[in-house]
Amino acid sequence: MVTIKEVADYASVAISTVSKVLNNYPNISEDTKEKVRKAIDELHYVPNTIAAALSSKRFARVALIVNLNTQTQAIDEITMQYLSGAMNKAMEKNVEVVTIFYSMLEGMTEDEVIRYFQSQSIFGIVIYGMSKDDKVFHNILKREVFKNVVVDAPFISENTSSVWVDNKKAQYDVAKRAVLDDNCKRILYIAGKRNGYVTDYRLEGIQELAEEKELDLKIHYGEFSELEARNITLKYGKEADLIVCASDLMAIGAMNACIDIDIFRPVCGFDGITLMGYVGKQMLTVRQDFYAVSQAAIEEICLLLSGEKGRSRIMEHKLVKLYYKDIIC
Amino acid sequence: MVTIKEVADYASVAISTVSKVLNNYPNISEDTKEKVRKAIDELHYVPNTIAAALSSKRFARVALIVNLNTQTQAIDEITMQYLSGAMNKAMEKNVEVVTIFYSMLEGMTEDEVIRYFQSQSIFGIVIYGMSKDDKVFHNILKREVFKNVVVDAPFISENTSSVWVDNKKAQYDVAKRAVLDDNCKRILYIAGKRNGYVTDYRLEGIQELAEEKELDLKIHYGEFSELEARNITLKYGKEADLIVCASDLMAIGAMNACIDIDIFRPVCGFDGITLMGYVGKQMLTVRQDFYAVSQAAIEEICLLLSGEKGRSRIMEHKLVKLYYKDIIC
DNA sequence: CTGTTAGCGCGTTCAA
DNA sequence: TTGAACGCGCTAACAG
Repeated sequence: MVTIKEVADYASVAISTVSKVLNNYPNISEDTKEKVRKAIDELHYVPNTIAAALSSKRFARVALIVNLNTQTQAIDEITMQYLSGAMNKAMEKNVEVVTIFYSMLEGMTEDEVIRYFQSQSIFGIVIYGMSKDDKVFHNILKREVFKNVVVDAPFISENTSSVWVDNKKAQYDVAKRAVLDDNCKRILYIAGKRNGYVTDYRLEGIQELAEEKELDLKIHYGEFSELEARNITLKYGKEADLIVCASDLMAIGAMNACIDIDIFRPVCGFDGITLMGYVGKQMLTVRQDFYAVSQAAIEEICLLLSGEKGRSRIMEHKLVKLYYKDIIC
Repeated sequence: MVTIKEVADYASVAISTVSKVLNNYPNISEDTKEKVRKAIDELHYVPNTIAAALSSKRFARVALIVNLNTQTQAIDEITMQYLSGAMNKAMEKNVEVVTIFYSMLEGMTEDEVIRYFQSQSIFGIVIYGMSKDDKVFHNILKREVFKNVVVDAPFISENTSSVWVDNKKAQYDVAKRAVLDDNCKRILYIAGKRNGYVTDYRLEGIQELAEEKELDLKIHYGEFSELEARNITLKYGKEADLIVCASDLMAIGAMNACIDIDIFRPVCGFDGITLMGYVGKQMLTVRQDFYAVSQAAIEEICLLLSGEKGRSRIMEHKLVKLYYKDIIC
């Protein structure tokens, strides 16, 4: 491994001079710049980021804390969008990110997690899909040891900002369109997990709509499970004109239940995952741009890390109708 | 940030002493060990891995080079399994991994990629799903600058070892069972991408079977595309008794084509992705344990990095029948 | 504009 | 068994 010293010797300048051209300092003559560049080139010199980081003391890595769901890969698609959006932006911003699955932290106490992160020089964390009963990360946020960005969860403070899709409005919008399209009155709403923040927001959305349109609204928690949604639909589907689900996966479950008991009900989903295109039926849903959300999250964390104040933001959503033909063409 | 020096002062010992208890050196009295541990604890000292790495010069990171397919999330599931398997094992082995998408390297020359990796202190790389015409990584392998592990590609050398599923045998096995189950004679085989290594192996598998059982085998390249497979099936499906596809996604395309032209043909796939469970039909396929494959890949790279010789290995596969009910129950 | 010097936080000899 | 001292590769004052 060729070091900065060898480059300096080769170009017969001082080490610091090499460092300066490396880091684009002003006040270097074109002549010496050229000499140094030539030396770097000929020696195939590659700066050692480790040493640079240690020396400059401004070395911050950002942990991306994501979920891996082995049950269904519907979630994988979302996670991958999150990851690639974040990494893309991180490269642009020149910060280093490390991917961490919740499962890797399982069983660790709050202190252990903090130490683990610190030992890795992690100063910023982006938390995707935090649940209400995640004590560990709640406390980590509270202790303000890191700069934090939470995606789709309501935390804002000096060191924490939030990036989220307006789930309430999105749920309101998609359900409204479904209600109007088919002139429905009796709605079966299959909510998500009780411990999820987005669940509450989406619930608020549907409730606002119900009030506004004077709908007959029945609510059941489907826990984001396809099977659960299926069972709920089997039980209560008949008495509804429309089934609104808080996730696409549950919408699939609801649809299939309708088929099984031989009733037809419009169903609408939430997320806009590609899987929907494979079910072979048509469904109204909300598409979120997870990639863009994640990019925004990285921008936020960069702001925070650079000492500026975060400015939490709300991302766009849009309504889409998915069906088979949309996907394979 | 509390440093080793503060710990040393607090415990009134020398810095080197602290370092020694940290790294479990012998020849330290229990007394001082205890003193130091107490200091570490009370000061909440966290060793700085950056500095440790720089100092000890034995710092190796491993790059996981994966694909992100925005077209279909079928691939996402596989990639996530790869990633989590690798990270899990990496944590156990105490090596640091960084995730890199091919798309992040797009447009970079071979030298640029090498420099980029080197600047990141990446000394080992694990390549998932390399294609035959990926000049950049072919040359990187050839130049032996890193320690390498390739998954499902045929490269073995001093610094490179390979971890793979026996694709030939797997394709042979699954097709054989399908052929026997329905006593088929005329096979339509929809192969993968021409530039993929696994494509060739799978092709060999089906060809061996055809020879052995004296089957009438027609081969077409579906490029791992659902639409392509669909079109091939529309054209040639009628003259076959059985359709064997080199991926589950293509199998879905083939199935749907059969329905469209109102013929019934058994179809068999490859990979065993969860998506299959959502198609609502039954299909024979091959399940690979991507998680285990990736764990093995990390073990290999650790061997290589520690200077030992790699021992490339072949992973198990198994035949499965997927359908809707398997998934939601 | 360039070079000298002093660290960054830690591992590792080598004396004591 | 312990500690002083040096160096890892680099950045950043400061002096010249």
